[in-house]
Amino acid sequence: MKNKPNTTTLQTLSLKLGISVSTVSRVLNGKSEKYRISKKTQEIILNAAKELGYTPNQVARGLRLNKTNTIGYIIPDISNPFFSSIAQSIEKFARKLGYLVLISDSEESTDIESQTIKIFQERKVDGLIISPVGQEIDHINQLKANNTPVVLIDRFFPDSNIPFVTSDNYNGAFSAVSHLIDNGHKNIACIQGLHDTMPNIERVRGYREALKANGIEVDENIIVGNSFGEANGYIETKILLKRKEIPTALFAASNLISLGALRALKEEGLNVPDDVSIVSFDDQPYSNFLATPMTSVAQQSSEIGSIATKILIDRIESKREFESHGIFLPTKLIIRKSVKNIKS
Amino acid sequence: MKNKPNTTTLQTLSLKLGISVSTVSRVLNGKSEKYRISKKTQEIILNAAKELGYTPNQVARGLRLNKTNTIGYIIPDISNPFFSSIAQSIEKFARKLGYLVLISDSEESTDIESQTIKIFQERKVDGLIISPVGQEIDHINQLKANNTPVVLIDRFFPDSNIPFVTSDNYNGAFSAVSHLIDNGHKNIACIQGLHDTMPNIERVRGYREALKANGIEVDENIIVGNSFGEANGYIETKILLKRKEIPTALFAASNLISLGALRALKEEGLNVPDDVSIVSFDDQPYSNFLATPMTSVAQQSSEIGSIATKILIDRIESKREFESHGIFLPTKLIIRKSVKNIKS
DNA sequence: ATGAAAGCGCTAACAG
DNA sequence: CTGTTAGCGCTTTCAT
Repeated sequence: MKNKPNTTTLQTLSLKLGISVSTVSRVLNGKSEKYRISKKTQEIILNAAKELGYTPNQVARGLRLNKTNTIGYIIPDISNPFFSSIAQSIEKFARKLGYLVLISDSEESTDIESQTIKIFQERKVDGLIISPVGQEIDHINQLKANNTPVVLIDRFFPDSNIPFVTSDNYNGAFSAVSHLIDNGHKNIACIQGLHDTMPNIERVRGYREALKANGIEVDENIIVGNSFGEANGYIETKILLKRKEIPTALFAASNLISLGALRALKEEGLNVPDDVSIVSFDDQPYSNFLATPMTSVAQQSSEIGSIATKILIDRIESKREFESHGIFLPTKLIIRKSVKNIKS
Repeated sequence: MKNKPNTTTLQTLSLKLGISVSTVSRVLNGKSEKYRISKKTQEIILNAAKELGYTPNQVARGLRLNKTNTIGYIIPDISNPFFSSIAQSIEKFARKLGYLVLISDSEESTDIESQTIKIFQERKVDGLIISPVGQEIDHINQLKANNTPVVLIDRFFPDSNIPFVTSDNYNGAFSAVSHLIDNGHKNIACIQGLHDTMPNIERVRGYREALKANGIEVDENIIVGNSFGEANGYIETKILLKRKEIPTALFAASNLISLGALRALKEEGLNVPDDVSIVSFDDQPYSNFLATPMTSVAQQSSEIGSIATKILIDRIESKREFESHGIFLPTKLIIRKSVKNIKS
């Protein structure tokens, strides 16, 4: 037999105390001042509420106020530490501001992403943070039409006016590749992430520009890959190593890519940095403890998360429209041991 | 000027079509059969719904049905890859079964955990998965009273009857330490996690029993530490290395602890495994690419997440009570290069 | 085969 | 200072 769960409502209190529901509501919502409820009544209500273990029903409240104090976060891969630390900061920050976060992993699928947006709307989330798969935008634009505030993280759409928070991927890549060049490298391969996503486009652009700035010709044959995942890093490295002239250095567009590259290198019995140098995007707690501590481009993931949350909630509460199009956070090149100086 | 968001409700449709709200509701919920709604009416309603972009308001539905199709997951540290991969599998599995998940990071604080439980109850979640901080249970038991289904993950309470899913920590530790002993180690330090949490208790017990089983005396002075975090691993290793007789091997109770240990070892100029051997709990994607590939105890994190979710949702839908107290999933020792054979 | 009406728990406009 | 009332959008019993 199921025992009835605690189901003390405003009614229960009202009936029990012979005080109207509205008064009870007002007191329990801290509006005693505003309505000048007598101290006595306040006390009675507060006591009874505590005694009966009154728990406000936020679902009812949400329906009435058309405000759920919930935001949704759609994330392409929770288990990727870059994203999980963003998720952490979003949740923490949102909670501080009185919001809960519904999370959903899109598994890098636009379909799931689109589906989830719909579901989140049915749930009446007050706003949405999305780290989009990144190649389609229609389903996201449709939120605009629906007047649901959205903020994008990491991947964004330069031609739309949806606000976003991301890293300065261009300069991050530029400094990484420059570092390689400064150490005498010329034959530098680029293992890129998902094509047509802004972070990837910007990272590759940074790569190209760094080469050009140093008078090195860009060789399209060694700009390879099409995913931020580990497998991509592995496969492309395997193939790169079969070239007549093996690149002396690798620029990896993500932490997972460099892990895959490491796996391939190891299999082929090649050493970092003696045989091949690497610089990778995304710094991780383990980066310093790898076989060769990895020189990497650190992103400010926590800050990205909290800034996005702040912008979103400001819009929800219409404290202000976020006027600028997007925010780029600086990255930082952390130099370790994975780059060998091969200047003759 | 805010444009009115899409606010097509059942009423809207009812009014527009001159069909009662109830009929519209029935059709839109796939109950046409049951109520024998005419094909014609069905079509009219379905078309209008599509045309006007009707979106069911799940908040209203939740209020009416007293069922939100939402579960909560309270997690001590989203950014810890062990937990983030659990979170991923929970969310994925829940979504498949038609549930959304509210996530909240307790930051290893019982206060926040307790607070969050309350908040989740106000939000009328249908059930709760908790990876508890682990040293207090009262606030969790109180859910029982409230008849909210709960499943615990990782840390659990042996004296309560709250169901849980966790790893076979005892055997995991036992096999890890046995491996060390098989390689000639006798002076094996144990850097443990948070005291009084079951995973820690079981891991330390496995450590002790492995020693005993091999006739090695347990030295309480080298069972140290009190947190699963990186700092704990670092600090305790630093101290251990100041002993007259430095342990020849370390058993680290978590991935973060071993990362901290690695940092200390590196600072002291010690090599793994030549100077000190290590076995660590928790296998990670990077474990194989560390300076010395880490021999580690792998947990089935995805399975833990999905099993817990299954149990929870079964209880929510009262398909069956989960009779047994808890589930222990086997671990697997992955042997790499961090243990040196020092048999003379 | 369809409709009317009640009610989930809450807030707020209005009334006094 | 407090109460009455309406209604958020939905489902479901009861009628017909």
